[in-house]
Amino acid sequence: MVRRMGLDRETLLVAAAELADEAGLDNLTLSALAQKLGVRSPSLYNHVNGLPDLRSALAAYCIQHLVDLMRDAVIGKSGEEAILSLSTSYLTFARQRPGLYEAFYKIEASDSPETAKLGEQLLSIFIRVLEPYGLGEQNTLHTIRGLRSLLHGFASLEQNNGFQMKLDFDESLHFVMKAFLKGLESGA
Amino acid sequence: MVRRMGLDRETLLVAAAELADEAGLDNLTLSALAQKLGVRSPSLYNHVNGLPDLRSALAAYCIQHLVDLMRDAVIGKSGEEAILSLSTSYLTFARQRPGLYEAFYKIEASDSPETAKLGEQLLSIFIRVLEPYGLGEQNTLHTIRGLRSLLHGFASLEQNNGFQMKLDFDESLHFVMKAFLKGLESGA
DNA sequence: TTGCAAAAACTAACGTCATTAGTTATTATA
DNA sequence: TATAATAACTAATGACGTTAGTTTTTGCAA
Repeated sequence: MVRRMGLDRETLLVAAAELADEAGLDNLTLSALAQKLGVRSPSLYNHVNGLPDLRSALAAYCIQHLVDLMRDAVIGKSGEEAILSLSTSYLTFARQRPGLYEAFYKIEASDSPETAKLGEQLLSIFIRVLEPYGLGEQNTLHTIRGLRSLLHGFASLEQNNGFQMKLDFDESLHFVMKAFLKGLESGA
Repeated sequence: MVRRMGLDRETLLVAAAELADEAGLDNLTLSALAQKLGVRSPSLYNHVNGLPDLRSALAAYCIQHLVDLMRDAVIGKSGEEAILSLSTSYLTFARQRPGLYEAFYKIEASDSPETAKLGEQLLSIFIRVLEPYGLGEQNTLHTIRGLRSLLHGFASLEQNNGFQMKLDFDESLHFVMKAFLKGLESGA
């Protein structure tokens, strides 16, 4: 007697994200996922094309969350205030969903066009939030790389115990962001 | 007739680092390493305590390189010049030894005291190079977190194809570093 | 309502990997 | 030269991803 478990791609992804958050992306295995869902692991192949596909899907799932979150973070704000809000949102997300976030930044070059589209949406949020600084096209792009590096570096080091000193993370982030933004204002 | 392969921990690490650089840290397997060394994989256990130990040793090996490299980068320089030199060295290293660098930032909290000692050496380089800025203790530490985040974020995004636009990496790094340092100068 | 095709679960099997236990051959030392 | 330590080995186990082939359920059309 074999029961039908009504699985679909979405519930699979949600469960996978939970597992990744709990145990780290490296420990997200198809076995563990199948067990969590009350199913044998080959059954997962009905919804997902193996582990690489699952991780790629998780990355897209994560970007989707991030885009929504950051659009939300800058509503009704502009300039420095918007960027600071966006930054804390980013880091809060990375802390709350560490496994999901891990999937996000390990995107392969070969990833889906869907992911690319979401990436552009993310990019455009940065571009628009930087408009008040009047940096020009090139420097805006340099700046965006800087912001992304800063945010991702912070998240990554925080997750991997890279910061060993006892010093509040949020204070550090705030200090660093303020310095960077001040540097931008005082002209390149 | 079984030949004795004069292996030791050092040659093991060197070969492992090469493999990691070629194929990524995730694809550094004991099988592959054994094959590269002309040995069966259980033999590796005479020199290394399993895969976790190997990766941890690689991390230490990497920090060692980084400390040497960065000491070298700041010789005869100070202030902004020193920091910029240090930054480009850091990124050049991350590009040239991607697998090794990967091992470095995935250090576990449970890693060896040797690693911790090297980490402190790295920290002290940053502290001394920031002295001219007169930031005070707290802000110096915040700043170091910022620098490390920036550098690591840059390296990580570069490695993981996070930067998709066609724009020179080094120019971006230079622009961003200058902005951050200018922000520091103009007082927190 | 019945019959059939698609979908979603399953079992069985294979290859790869890390790891452990136990064995043999080589080296170094007493 | 004998013996102890060392470094290689073989054999075996268990976890995992993946494929192939099978069964069962479901939805839809006749």
